[in-house]
Amino acid sequence: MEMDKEYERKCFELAYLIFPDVNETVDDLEIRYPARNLKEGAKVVRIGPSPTGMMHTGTLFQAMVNRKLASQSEGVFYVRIEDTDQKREVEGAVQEIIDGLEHFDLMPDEGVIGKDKEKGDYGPYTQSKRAEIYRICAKHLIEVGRAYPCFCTPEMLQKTHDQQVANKIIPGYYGVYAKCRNRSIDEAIERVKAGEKFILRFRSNGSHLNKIAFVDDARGKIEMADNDEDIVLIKSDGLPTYHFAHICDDHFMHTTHVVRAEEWLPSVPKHLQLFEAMGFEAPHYIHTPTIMIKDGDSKRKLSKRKDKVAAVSYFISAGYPVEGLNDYLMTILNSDFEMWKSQNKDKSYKDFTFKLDKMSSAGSLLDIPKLNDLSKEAIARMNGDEVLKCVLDWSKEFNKDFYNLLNQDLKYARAVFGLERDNATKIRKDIYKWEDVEPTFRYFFDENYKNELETEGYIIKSLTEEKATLTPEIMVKALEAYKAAYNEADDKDQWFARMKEVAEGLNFCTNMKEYKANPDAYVGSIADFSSIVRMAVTNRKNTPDIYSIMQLLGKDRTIARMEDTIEKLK
RNA sequence: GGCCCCUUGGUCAAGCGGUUAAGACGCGACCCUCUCAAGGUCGAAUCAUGGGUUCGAUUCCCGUAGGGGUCACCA
Repeated sequence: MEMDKEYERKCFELAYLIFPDVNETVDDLEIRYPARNLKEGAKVVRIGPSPTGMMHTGTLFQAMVNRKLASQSEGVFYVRIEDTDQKREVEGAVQEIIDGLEHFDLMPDEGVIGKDKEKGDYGPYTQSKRAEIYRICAKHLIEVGRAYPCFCTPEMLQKTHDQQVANKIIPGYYGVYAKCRNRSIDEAIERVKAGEKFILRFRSNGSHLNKIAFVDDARGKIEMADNDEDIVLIKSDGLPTYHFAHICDDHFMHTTHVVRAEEWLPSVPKHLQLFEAMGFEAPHYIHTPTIMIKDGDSKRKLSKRKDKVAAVSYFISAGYPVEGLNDYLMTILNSDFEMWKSQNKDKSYKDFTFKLDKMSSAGSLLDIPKLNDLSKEAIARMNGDEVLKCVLDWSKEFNKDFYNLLNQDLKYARAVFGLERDNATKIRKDIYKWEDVEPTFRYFFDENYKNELETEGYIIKSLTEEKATLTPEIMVKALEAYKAAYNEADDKDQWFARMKEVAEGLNFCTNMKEYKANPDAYVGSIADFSSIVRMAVTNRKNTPDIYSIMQLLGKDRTIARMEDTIEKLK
């Protein structure tokens, strides 16, 4: 008993020796960060990205889960920047993350909301600015005998590790291999006093032989061997490791549900021990599946280096519509979302109730064709105004020339994007990302169109190869005859009747069934005739309805394009 | 290698002891049609494997295999 008292006193001495300038206590922190005043069942969640490079697609995925959980429960979603590895920090990374969240409409309620910008009462929300908090907690752990200074050098650690591996012993700093754990507290005090360098380690009380069980809210009960490693709490740079920061931050920020990637699953026993040692209640855990990519015939985790789709910036610069990408994230998060969506076509993913127990726990492949399809549908739901706005927003950043071109005549641009969209019975679904807009609508913009003709040539010349009867002479005749007959005032039916009339005069068959039955009797079909006109006016094989295009282009330009093509065919 | 997670068509997946094993993307065919996109109809394609339990296993249990993750003073 007397010894215990003495040991306790020495722990306090050691704690004071290591943190002489730490005056506050854990209790002080409890007062500074009181429980949140939220309604029953409200979830407090967070993402903790590290500013070590470009924003990862997985972060967006996590953000979606967080955003949904918080919004659905009237809780709080916040962003905490986990920058305790200062060596790997990359300039501008924080801003990119916030911009990415903002772009995809997944902004947090609290936390870091920009470079050096924070919001909320539980900050600071950047770990490097929370050093004092970790020191207070670390000091507490030394006082209660659950942390100790470790004087081992990286070289010594490496040597021990190698020996363990060579002898087929489970590697790690634990039990008898935890040299500094087994030093007397007197020795520790002496060496600290002597100014030796050290780091702080946790004194684990677990045994590898014991199984512990915990519940993952998405996966259910999970059993694992308990942790027996004396993990590092505070590194030599004075900052905490992820593990320790997680305990301190999520406690004082009152996180109720920790949503993180499944790669953290194996460290849950460590975290549970740490929470217990600190006397804190552990949060709920939800480990999300990893987004994978197909590589040959196996699949693997998205790689920052190899996969352009690993970066959120890819989806932004390609111009995937926000709603399309979010719908995609939602479908891989909750499999019943698609079914719900098909029954609630005009509702947003925001109206969908996300359920943790419906979340699949197997890593799913990033399926670009599926993303494309959902994006196509998302764009199809927009009207011309919305499309114009999105195209302007995108091109302003990624295609400045096109942006300027559009701005020369916004009314015209608006009409172009309204084509087969506004008041249409069948909405055109041929674009799924904004970067495709300029190439597919290029023929509406003279400057770009001329440039295309010069660099890529006249596609109509290839028509003869496809159908020998469609000689340049025939095409010239067709265009000349049609040019003469063209009347801009025609409505659509009149327009097509006139097309047929001209075509018939040149021995094109205007009845497709009849033509198919007897193709040799004609020069071509009305489809061929239409192709000639289409190619002359747009330099495209496939376009929306040519009548509408001609109307938008106007008579002068339509005729001029036909004349230009005639010249080139001669 | 230890430990953990995962396993239904090419992909995402429904299923939760008895089903003709949904649906979506993609693919193919046909229809519609001035082309394309869209739309419509149809089609090909799945329970990793071996043992149990059971009257009956895709479903429950055990093993095996495969895939993934993790074993840092990185997160």
